[in-house]
Amino acid sequence: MREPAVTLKDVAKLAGVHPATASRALNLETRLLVSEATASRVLAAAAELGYQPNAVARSLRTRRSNTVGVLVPDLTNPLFPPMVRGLADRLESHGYVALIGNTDGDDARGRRVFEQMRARHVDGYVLATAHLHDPLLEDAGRAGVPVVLMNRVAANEDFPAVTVDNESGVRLAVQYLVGLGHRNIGCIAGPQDVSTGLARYHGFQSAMTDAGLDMADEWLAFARSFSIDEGYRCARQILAAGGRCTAVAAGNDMLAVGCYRALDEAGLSCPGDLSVVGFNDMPFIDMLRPPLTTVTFSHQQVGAQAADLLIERLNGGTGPAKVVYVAPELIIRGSAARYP
Amino acid sequence: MREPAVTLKDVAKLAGVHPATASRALNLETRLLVSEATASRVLAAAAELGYQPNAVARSLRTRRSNTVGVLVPDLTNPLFPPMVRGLADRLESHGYVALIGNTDGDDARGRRVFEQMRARHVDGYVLATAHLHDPLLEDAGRAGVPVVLMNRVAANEDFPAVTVDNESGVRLAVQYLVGLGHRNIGCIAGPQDVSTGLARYHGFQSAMTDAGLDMADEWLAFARSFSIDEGYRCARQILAAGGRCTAVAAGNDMLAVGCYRALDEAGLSCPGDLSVVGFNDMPFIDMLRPPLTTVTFSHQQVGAQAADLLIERLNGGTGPAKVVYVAPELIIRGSAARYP
DNA sequence: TTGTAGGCGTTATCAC
DNA sequence: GTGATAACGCCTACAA
Repeated sequence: MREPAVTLKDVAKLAGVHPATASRALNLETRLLVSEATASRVLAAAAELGYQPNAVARSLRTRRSNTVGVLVPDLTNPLFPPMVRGLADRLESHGYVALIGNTDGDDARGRRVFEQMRARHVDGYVLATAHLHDPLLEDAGRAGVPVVLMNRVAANEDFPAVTVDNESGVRLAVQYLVGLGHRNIGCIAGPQDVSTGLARYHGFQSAMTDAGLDMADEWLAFARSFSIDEGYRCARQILAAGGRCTAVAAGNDMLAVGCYRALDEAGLSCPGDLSVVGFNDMPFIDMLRPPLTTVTFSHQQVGAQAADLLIERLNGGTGPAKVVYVAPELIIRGSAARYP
Repeated sequence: MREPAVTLKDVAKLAGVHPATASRALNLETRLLVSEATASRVLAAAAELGYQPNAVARSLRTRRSNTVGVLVPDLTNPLFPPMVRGLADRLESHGYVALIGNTDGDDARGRRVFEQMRARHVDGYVLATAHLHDPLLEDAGRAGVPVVLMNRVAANEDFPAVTVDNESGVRLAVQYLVGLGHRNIGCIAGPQDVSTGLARYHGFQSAMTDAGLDMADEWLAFARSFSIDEGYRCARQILAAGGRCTAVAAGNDMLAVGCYRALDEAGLSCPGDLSVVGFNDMPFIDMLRPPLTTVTFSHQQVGAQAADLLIERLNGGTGPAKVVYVAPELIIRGSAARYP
C-alpha cells in the first residue's frame, strides 16, 4: 500500500553515479561542479523516478528549512487573513513556505507554537503577536533567529517591523469627528501592552489636546483584547456613564463592531445617537449597518513588506533594524454624523 | 551571538549517562525501561540546560512528525478561520500541530503546498479544498498518508470526511421561501466540481420539485468560485434576465454578499425587491444590511470532528471511511420577506 | 538496567 | 569532475 519513497540513492543508482554526485547535480548551486552530461543523466533519472527530496533530511543536514514561522493573534479577525496572504505570497516567491500558527491571544500557547516551530528549524519568524515587552522576542534574539514584527512593533526598535502609522491614523479620525462638530468624544482603547493599542490611544490623546478638548474619564474604556465582546463591554460601560458623549473612537474595527452591538441592544442608533469610528478597515466592515467610517491601509502590503524585511535578514542582511510605517487614510462611510 | 542548540548528548553528559539512556528517560514511552534514579537525573539535566528535542532529527529517524497538513481554499472567507481553529485546538490536545496552507482556490498551488508538506513528513492531511474528482486525493491515497476531508467531500466515499448536510440545508431555506409566498425563485449556485456547490444545487432542485415549482433557466447562474465577485456577477446576470424573480437562494454567504452588492448598485432593496438566503452563517454575516437569513451549523465542530477522524486514522484505526454529516439549521434574519 | 552500533536521507569536505 | 566518508540529532534493535 505505502510505496517506499524514492531517495537520492535510487536516483544515483539509476544514473550510475555516486549519491554525492547526484546531490550536486540536483542542486542548482552545485550543479556547475558536475559535468553537463552526468547532470542531465541524473536529472532524467530523478524525473523518471519522480524523485522528491526529503526536506527533513536536508533540513537536518543544512540547518535550514526554507520555512518561516508566522504567529497571528487571532485568525478570526478578518484583518489578518489578507495580511497573511500578502506575506505568504511574497515568501513563496522567494522559495519559502509559511507555517501559520494561531495563538488566540494566549501567550502560553504562542510560546508553545513558537518552540514547536523552532524545533522544526524554521529559518525565521514573522510575529503579529508581539507585546511591547515580549519575553518571546528576547528569546528569539538570543537564539539568533531572524524575527520580523508585523502589524505590531516592540518597545525597543531592535526588530525590523512593519506597521501602519497608528498615531496619525487615529488623529485623522478624531480630527474628522471634531470637524463634524463633536466635542464630547469618548474612546474605546485597545490593550495597552501592545503597540497598536498604545499608539492609537496616544493618537487619541494628542488629537484631543490639539483640538483643545478635554478627555472625560467616564468616556474612556480599555478593552482587554481586540474582540467584539470587549468592544461590547466597553461600549456598555461608556453608555452607562451617561452624559453627552456624542462620538466614540474605537481602537479597532472589532471593538467598533462590539460598540454597534451595544447600541443595538440599548435601542440606540448609530450615527444618530452616537458616532463611531474604527481602525483597520477590515474586510466586510463596509457592509455593516451602518458602514463603518474607519482608518484604512493595505493589509496585503503590510504582509508583503514584512516578508521583504525578513528575506533581507535571511539573506544575511545586517545593520540596524528597519521599521516601516505604512501610511493610513481615513475612509468616510456612514457611522459618523454631524453634531449637532 | 547564536548559541549552539543543546542536544541530547549534552544532556547525557551532564547526567553522566549514555545518550541512548538519556533518550529513553526523556521519552514517556520508554521511560519505564530506565531506573527511577537515572531518569530523574536526566530530566533534571534536561531542565537545567533547557533541552528541546530537535524535531527534525527525530522526524527523520521515526518517520513521524506529529504534524498535520491543513489545506484551506480561502482563508479570507470567514467560514474557515473558525473551522481551522476547532481543528487546530483538537489536534493540539492530542499532541499534533497543524500546518496551515492557503491555496487561494489555485489547484497548482494547492499541489505545491501539499508536496511541501509531504516532504516535511506530515503525518496526515485535512483537506478543505477537495474537488469531487481530485487527483490530489488519489496521490494521497497511493502514498498511504491518512487524509480527512473537511467541509467538502469527494465523489467516492473512500475518505473520512465531515461536512454539513448541504442538501437538507438548502431544502430548509427554499421551503422557507416558499412558505413566505415566493414562487419565482432563482439560484446562484456554487461551483459544480466541489461537493458543496453540487449538493446545494441538488437540494435546490429537489426542494423546488417537491414544492411543485418550475426552475427558470434565466434565474439560474453558476458561480465559478465561492467569492463575492462571482456572486455579484451572477446576481447581475439574474437581474438582467428580467422577469419576476422574487427570491434567490445563494450557494453560500459570500455569493449572497455579492448579490447584496449587485442589488445596491441597481438601486434595488433587499428584501423589498428581492429576498436572499445564504448558506454557512459565516461570522459577521448577521451584521450586514440586512442581516442575512442563512443556513447555520457549528464551524468549530466541523473542524473538531475532522480532527477526531484524522486522529483515529493516525492511531492506526482502519475500516471503512466514516463520513460525518453535521445537521444544518435555518436561521431567520432579515433578508427574506413575505411575498407578495 | 544500560551501553553499543547503525542508520534515517542529505550535503559538506575531503581525496582522487 | 567524481567518489568516498562523515556528520547533522535522534531512536532502537541488540548485546552486555
